[in-house]
Amino acid sequence: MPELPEVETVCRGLRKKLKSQRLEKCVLNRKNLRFEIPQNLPNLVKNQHLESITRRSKYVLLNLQNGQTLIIHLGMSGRLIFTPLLSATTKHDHVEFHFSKEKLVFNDPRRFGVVDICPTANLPHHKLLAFLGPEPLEEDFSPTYLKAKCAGKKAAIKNVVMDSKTVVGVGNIYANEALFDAGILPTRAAGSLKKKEIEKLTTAIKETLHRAIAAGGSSLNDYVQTDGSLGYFQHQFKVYGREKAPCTVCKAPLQKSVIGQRSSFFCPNCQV
DNA sequence: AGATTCGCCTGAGAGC
DNA sequence: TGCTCTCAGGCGAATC
Repeated sequence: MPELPEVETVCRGLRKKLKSQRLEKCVLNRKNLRFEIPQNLPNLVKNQHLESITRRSKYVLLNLQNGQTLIIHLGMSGRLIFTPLLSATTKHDHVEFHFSKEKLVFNDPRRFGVVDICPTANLPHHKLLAFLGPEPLEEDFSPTYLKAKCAGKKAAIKNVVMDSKTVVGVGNIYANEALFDAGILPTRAAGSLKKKEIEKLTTAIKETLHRAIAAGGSSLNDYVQTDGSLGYFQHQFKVYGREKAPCTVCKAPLQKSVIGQRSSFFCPNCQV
């Protein structure tokens, strides 16, 4: 399940491979994913050089020479994989981007992903990008900012941190891990967090994401890098998926509960 | 308006 | 073996 570190890893893989390459053509093998894929997309991208590859939240942005930007979201199970131009289409290969030496295939069994196109100048107004909060690894995601966002909120801090209007890119896995590192129970009302706790949480989110990016992301079920290799941050999980296993700090059995319909893992001893 | 729930999807794994 | 059931979850939309 791609979260920010996985998407960042994918972007880095794309940059390495696609530096100043030309997108020769795009093939749509189906007309919709989570949303409908614009039918004129292949025409808009044909024979365009890639100016740059950027990321906003979990969206991969391929900026083209002609002022258009391809928007790709991996959803739950999406993959972007390089394969030889002549290799056969496999199940769930929904969109193919053909370059001179190989093709980049968007494969997504659950089809929660997105492929869209938008004039680069209009990106800030795109419906999927317009209302996003700050990037977690940027300066504007600060304790001061998070404190203001949490003020007066009764919702669980875990839900607030996973809300893309608060901060983008923090999914279930990294929310669990960051809350553990910060020593805060996921169920705590956001507005009840003290200044010190907000500071710890802000730091924990940034550090967790940095460590995960350094490990190439986490490979659970679906995620792989663009060359098919696995991320390995999942071996560093302290709480996620470790129900009843001993806490890495105090050895107490970790607990699992459902918060906002998401599995949440925590240490009842270390987190308050 | 803030908080919560729903719905889109398929594959993996459990249980029978 | 093969069926059915449950679960996983990003995130916009709908509802409370």
